[in-house]
Amino acid sequence: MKMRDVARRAGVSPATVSRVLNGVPTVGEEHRRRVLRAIEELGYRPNRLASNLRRRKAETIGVVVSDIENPHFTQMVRAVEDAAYRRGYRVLLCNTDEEPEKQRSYLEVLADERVLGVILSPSDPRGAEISRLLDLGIPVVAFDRTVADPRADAVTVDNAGGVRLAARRLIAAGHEKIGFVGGSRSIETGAERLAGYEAAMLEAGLEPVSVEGGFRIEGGREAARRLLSEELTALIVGNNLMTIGALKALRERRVRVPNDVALVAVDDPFWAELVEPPLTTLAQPVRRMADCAMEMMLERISGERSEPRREIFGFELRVRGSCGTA
Amino acid sequence: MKMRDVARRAGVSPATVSRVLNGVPTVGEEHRRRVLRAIEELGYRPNRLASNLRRRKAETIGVVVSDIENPHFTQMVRAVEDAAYRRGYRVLLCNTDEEPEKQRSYLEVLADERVLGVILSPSDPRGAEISRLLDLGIPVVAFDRTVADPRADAVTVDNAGGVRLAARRLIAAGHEKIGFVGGSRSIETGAERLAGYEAAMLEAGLEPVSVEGGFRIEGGREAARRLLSEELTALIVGNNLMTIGALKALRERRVRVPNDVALVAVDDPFWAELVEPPLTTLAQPVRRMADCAMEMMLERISGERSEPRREIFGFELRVRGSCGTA
DNA sequence: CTGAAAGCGCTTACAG
DNA sequence: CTGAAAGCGCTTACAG
Repeated sequence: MKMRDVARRAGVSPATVSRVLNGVPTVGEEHRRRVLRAIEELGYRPNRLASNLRRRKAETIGVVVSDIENPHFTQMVRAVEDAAYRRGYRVLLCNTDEEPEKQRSYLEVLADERVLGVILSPSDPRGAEISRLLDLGIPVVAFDRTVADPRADAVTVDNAGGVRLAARRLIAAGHEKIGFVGGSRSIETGAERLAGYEAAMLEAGLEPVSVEGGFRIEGGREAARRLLSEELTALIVGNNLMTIGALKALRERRVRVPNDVALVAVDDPFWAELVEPPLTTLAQPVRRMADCAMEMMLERISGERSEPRREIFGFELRVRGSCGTA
Repeated sequence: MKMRDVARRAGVSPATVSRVLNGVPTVGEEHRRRVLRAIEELGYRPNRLASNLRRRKAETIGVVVSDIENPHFTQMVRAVEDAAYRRGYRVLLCNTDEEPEKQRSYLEVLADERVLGVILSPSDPRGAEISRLLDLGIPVVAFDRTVADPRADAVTVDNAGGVRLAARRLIAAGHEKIGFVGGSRSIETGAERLAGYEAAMLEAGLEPVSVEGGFRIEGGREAARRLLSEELTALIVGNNLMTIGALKALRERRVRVPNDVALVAVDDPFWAELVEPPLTTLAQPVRRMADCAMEMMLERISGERSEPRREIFGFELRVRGSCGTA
């Protein structure tokens, strides 16, 4: 069943049916009623594939993250889905596993699908496909990490400032040997968090000691192991996955937290309160950030803004047991 | 740029370009080469919206879960995305929050979008839209919970058997007062897990004591609180979210695990090993289940199977510290 | 306010 | 093996 069937039943043209369906205001009241009744009676649903082709776009939003199983991104995706649902948009989920090739491939897919916009936590911030999307008029909102193309919007956190804050707190509590389990230096958030740590150490006249953990569980474990041979009294871990690894390393060495080593973790996953002792964390306002990203995208879609917008959110230090100064 | 531009450049008809793109084998070698070169030179990408309309379907798979933030579903979605990506399909993410109305709405969207198939963890197993999808020839694979329409495939776990196993283990260890924090009785998995618990208790001549926690964190907390006034020596919790709640309840009452109360949890989220003591869990083989669901769907899409298929997986009891018999 | 007509960019049955 | 033509089911500029 298609529009012409509805039109026939309502005694109008398909064009009028289309207008009613799309809320075009110029339709006469009587016609509108007849059309709505015919739709009702026939149980008609418009064919989205046809309207997509005709309009040259799909009512869909692409979300590209490196790892949906990282609670940080799960939360973000959740918030985006929520906002999209409310507006009647669909969400296309794209997982890149931090592989530039997958990012490339997915961004091409999103361009091919003529999505309304893309929220992208880039694995490869200079991928040419980002510019291709923007060329096509598809708005891109960078999330967590910025992208090279200046036309993209961006929602980030003050990584350096946050970690600096955490380090200062430990320093103020008297710690001098503070280690840092960093992400990949080649990833923006990794570099910035490291920089924040180093800045705090240097300004206090202390020597920074950091090891790269690649933002993953196993990497965090190995990095923590290596740092533990340095006789540290405190440890800052650069994201929630590496924190899982670090906790494992601390346990296998029978290191007590916070007595032997005080701990502060970046990210505030739901399990931070479940472990013993509960973790002191640097929490990102993920929900607010995701809502902001969606808002930016909607501003672009509606055409009410054409200049790039960048928002930088602050971390919140949530002091719990693991840092020993609760 | 469209197909006719490629055709012109290659000196063939658009039909031939289409055939090359779709791997129709009857194209002459020379023509195929010319077409591929033209595509390359022009950087042509076919318009998916057009081919979707023409073929009356989108190369997309719908995944409908009640809560993407529940690690159980996150894992499932991840596995589905992975399999879909390998085959060049997209994934449309649908979150129902356990609301029948959202399920209804999303299933209509998926029908409108003419997806290739749907993997559905139903909030409302008898929703009429499930049958509508099947009427349209869109395969539906029920995940975790079955649906009313017998034409759907299903991948489930032996909920009753798993929980029974867990209960027996506690009974064998000498426990007599064992409580159960159940999900919603109205949800299939909730009812089955409860039944498994009750069966084990009754066959041992013990009295079952259960409270419903609605599968959510807060519900689990309150259910556990109520059960703790019953002088139990052991507790089984019906899913990972309620386990978070139960752990909180145990802590606020200063109950020691496993000395005061032994604990077994259904689901094996990644944080089960991080808490103190590590949790004894009933692990579902989520990844294998998701792969199986995808396989079922692909069998339907390719048309190699038309009879419904149901697979029931077994739980695995992972004994760690929390049950006191490690 | 409304309809007839063109067209979005592919795919495919048909004829050769 | 290949092309011309029809058609997927909408939307919208145009004319009235």
